[in-house]
Amino acid sequence: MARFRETVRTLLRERLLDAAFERVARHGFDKLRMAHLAGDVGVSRQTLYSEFSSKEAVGEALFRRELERCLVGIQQGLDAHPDDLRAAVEAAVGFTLTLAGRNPLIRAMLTSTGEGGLLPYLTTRSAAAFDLATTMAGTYVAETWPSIDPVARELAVDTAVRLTASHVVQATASPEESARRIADTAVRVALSTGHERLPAAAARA
Amino acid sequence: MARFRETVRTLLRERLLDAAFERVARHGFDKLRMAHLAGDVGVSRQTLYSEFSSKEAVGEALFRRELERCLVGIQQGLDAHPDDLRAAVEAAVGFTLTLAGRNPLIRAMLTSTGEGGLLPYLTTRSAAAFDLATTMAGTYVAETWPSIDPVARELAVDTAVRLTASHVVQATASPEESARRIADTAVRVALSTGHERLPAAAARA
DNA sequence: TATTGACACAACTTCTCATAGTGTCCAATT
DNA sequence: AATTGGACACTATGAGAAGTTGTGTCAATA
Repeated sequence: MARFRETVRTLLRERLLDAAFERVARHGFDKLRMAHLAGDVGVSRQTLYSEFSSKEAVGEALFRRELERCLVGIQQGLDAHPDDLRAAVEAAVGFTLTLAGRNPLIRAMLTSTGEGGLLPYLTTRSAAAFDLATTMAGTYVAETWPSIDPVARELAVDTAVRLTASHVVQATASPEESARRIADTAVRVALSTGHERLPAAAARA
Repeated sequence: MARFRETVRTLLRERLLDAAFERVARHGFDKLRMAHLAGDVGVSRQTLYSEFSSKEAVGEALFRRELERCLVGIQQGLDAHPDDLRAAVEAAVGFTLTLAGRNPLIRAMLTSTGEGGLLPYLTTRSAAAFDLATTMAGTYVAETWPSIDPVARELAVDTAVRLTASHVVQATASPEESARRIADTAVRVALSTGHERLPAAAARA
């Protein structure tokens, strides 16, 4: 029965983070009140403080959880098409873009703009998140499609991640269409040798 | 002699914009004072107002001029290597990244963050600038390397522009190294057919 | 025709004060 | 043993008033 307490604790954590997510998504991190958060879950303010040592700790945990969810979603998108690189990338990117369209936290992660003081320490973290996503995707692709040239693969992953972030900031089409284009681009990079023959240039005017 | 007045006018404009650039680059647009600006050039505040109808007009002209300069630099970068697509892209991107590293206006254009209220109406404009750069580069490449497949070309230009902006925001290497990578990526996309053979996937774990 | 000085008005500081929120401790409770 | 509610010091945060500074326009001037 030693596990029981632990289970209750993590359950409480989740419930608290759920409530925090709602409030932060709706009104922003700076409008979040510890008293309200405790009230949402039906627990005293001090119980909340025994779980999260400070408001900043709540923000940190929230950020971390959301990032993990995002990565899981990407992972699933890739997993859904183990035999089709293009479809896999398209699914992963599409998931991310759709998520970013609604989820203000993910949006903030990718854009790294403090956006109304959502999370002050976010700018630093977003670079790490960026890195993590790139590394994860890179590892996955390396394992699933080992025949792809390492240089091209690394370049393709970096390209896909950066283009995705770019489309979050400046969307020129729907998430689906953007995902299609990004997947197309990534595949072209991944399957290139880097030694393609350059066509002759046109005569100068 | 009808041209004389006009010449003086445009000269005054340039001098005013030079002074404005200095001040904006140093202290930001919101710290810019019309009185100081007039004083820098040694002209009365009203003469300044007869040239630029408002402070916003100064910002607009400043933005426009800087954008034109940037596009000219890119153009020259491309022109410098009429027979080598990779080198051309590398030069143009390298120029942009280096410029963005120092020039706060260009930086603001690409990142589209209001950054300390530099230019309030910039967010809207940056999308236009983005478009303009893409269109310009696209037209140039289409004329200089007509043998490149239109679909691949369009995708490559879009990729190069977006990646450049991405590297302005999140640089992972020096401008030169970033330019090299972006050029490599763009060339791979440009010279791909989109029908490359997919390698077999690895067996699932 | 450009400059100067004066002007109304708007925007931005700088206070002040009042309120509300954070983080901590402890006695009471279950 | 953990949770609670109350009480606490301290700090943000916001509203509001007063004073300052800057914008944009006008008429008088040289």
